[in-house]
Amino acid sequence: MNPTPCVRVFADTDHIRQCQERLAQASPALSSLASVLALAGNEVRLQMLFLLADEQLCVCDLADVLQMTISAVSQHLRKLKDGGVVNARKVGQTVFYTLNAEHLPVLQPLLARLTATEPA
Amino acid sequence: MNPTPCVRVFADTDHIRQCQERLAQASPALSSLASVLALAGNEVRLQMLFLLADEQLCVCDLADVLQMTISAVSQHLRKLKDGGVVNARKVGQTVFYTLNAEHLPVLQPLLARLTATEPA
DNA sequence: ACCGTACTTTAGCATTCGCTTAAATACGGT
DNA sequence: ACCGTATTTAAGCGAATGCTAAAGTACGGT
Repeated sequence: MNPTPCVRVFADTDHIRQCQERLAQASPALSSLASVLALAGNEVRLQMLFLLADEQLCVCDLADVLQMTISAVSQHLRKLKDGGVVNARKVGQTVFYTLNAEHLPVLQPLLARLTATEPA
Repeated sequence: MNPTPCVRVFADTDHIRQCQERLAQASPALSSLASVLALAGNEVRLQMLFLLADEQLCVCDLADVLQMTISAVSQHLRKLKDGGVVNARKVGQTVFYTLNAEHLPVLQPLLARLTATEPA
């Protein structure tokens, strides 16, 4: 159960506690950020987000562009929607997906790097 | 094999090709970004990066702070190192990890959000 | 009411992940 | 040379991931 405490001589207990403190404070934001990054950390989904940053697209469009099964695309979009990263807007029988404003502050700068003129 | 082409009436072939073009152009940067985000998209690893942004730490320190097995911590650090996200510097028998400059432009703004005074 | 299209959902399966445990490696002190 | 500490690595395992295939739902046109 105990994670084998580290037994080094100069384990600075205060320092450890201070780090834990900082973690605890950042905790809610951190786990929210982690889940967004986990979603964006999949190449297919990142491609989707990259495309959606430019214009809204329907499932069919994405399937065509990404050369993937409609089902596979739909399942990715579901994850993105569940994670609050994209919005779905239904028009007739087609569903248009757009980026959700909520996490744009995180995504925008990341996606911007993909259109940069210089590869840095 | 074929991903069941979408048969909708107004499939704008030119539009599809244009999207694919944009993807192809962003491709190298995109897959590099995706792999970094995949690494940072794990809560434990994001915590590590958050801590390392502030100061270099050894495996033992991280294990203490995160209350995890040394082995588990070491395996996460290996992934981060393989992904070029952190550097390892050996001093005696202890190994200090630091953030690698290469991907700082991506990580810095993300980590900065975790210390922001206002939760947005 | 029926059919076709756009999409979602389910089940199944191979692969990957993240952990534990245990053995291996590296280095310092005696 | 030997021991102890810091870390890595390997093997194994349950859980999560991402796909396919097939069935289900929603909406529009006739």
